[in-house]
Amino acid sequence: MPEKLKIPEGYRQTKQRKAILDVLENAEIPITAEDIYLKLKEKCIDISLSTIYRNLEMLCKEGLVVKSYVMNEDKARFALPDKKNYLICEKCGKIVIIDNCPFDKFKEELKEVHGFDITGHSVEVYGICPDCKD
Amino acid sequence: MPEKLKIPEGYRQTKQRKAILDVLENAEIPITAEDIYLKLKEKCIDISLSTIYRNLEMLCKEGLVVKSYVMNEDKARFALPDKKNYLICEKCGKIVIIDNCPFDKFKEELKEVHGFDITGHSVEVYGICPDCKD
DNA sequence: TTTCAAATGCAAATCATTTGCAAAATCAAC
DNA sequence: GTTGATTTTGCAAATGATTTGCATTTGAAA
Repeated sequence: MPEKLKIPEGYRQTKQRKAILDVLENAEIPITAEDIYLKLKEKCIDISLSTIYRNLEMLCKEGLVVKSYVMNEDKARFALPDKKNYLICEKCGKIVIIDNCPFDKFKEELKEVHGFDITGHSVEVYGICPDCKD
Repeated sequence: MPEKLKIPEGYRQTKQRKAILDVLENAEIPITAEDIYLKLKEKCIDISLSTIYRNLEMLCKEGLVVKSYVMNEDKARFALPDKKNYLICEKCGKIVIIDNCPFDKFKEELKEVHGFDITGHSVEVYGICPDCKD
């Protein structure tokens, strides 16, 4: 049950904004700004790339979206925070989300060792996926 | 005891290459291509940025170096693999390496759940460092 | 030392992302 | 609903990190 995301307090309710958030909600994995652009174009929603970037920046700042970079890719990907931990196949590039990231258990340990108050994390794991093993 | 890194088999022994590797070996944390450029300039070693990028690409491909991106920074950082897991302070940007990354323990679990042969991982943890808590 | 592929430096090209600015859209107040 | 102040958008131009073409230099094998 994906609880519909709300546009944060203080920002206007524009159709572009809602459309971007909608694409992110329906994305299985972290996607690029251009992915969003194309996905919206498919739905005949015309929007400029700069609007997408501006909204993504805002959403990241507000904590609704997480930005990440994938090995050997030179563009940023964006996802809702629950999809920030993932496996990537080194051969085909397939991305699989890690649910229940075991790393969560180590926040306390890190806090004790380094004195940081942990606010978030992201984990990227590389490997060879089942389909590419042959 | 930092075991001096060797330039991989099949590549020539150039002074630029050695200098880049040397800077990476002595870096405490992941650094940018420009950091390397400046660090070498200090030592009066003149080298072009494109040479640095070309060598970093090669070193990454050969697995001697790991590339990563830090939140809110638009340039890549490079480090030896033992410095790939780190804490970042959201306020001051300080980076602290995580030694003995607890994530290693979960490779087996991930393999079983997702069927991937895990070859590597990188962990980025955000938080507030002790100095910034006040 | 000769030889030739690999590596470098420079300048120009790329390409994702950002920015300036005028026009359009949102929303609270009338 | 209309108005007006403000935010947001779209477009085109700017930015800045990274890449690339090419002529020159260098490493190392013979």
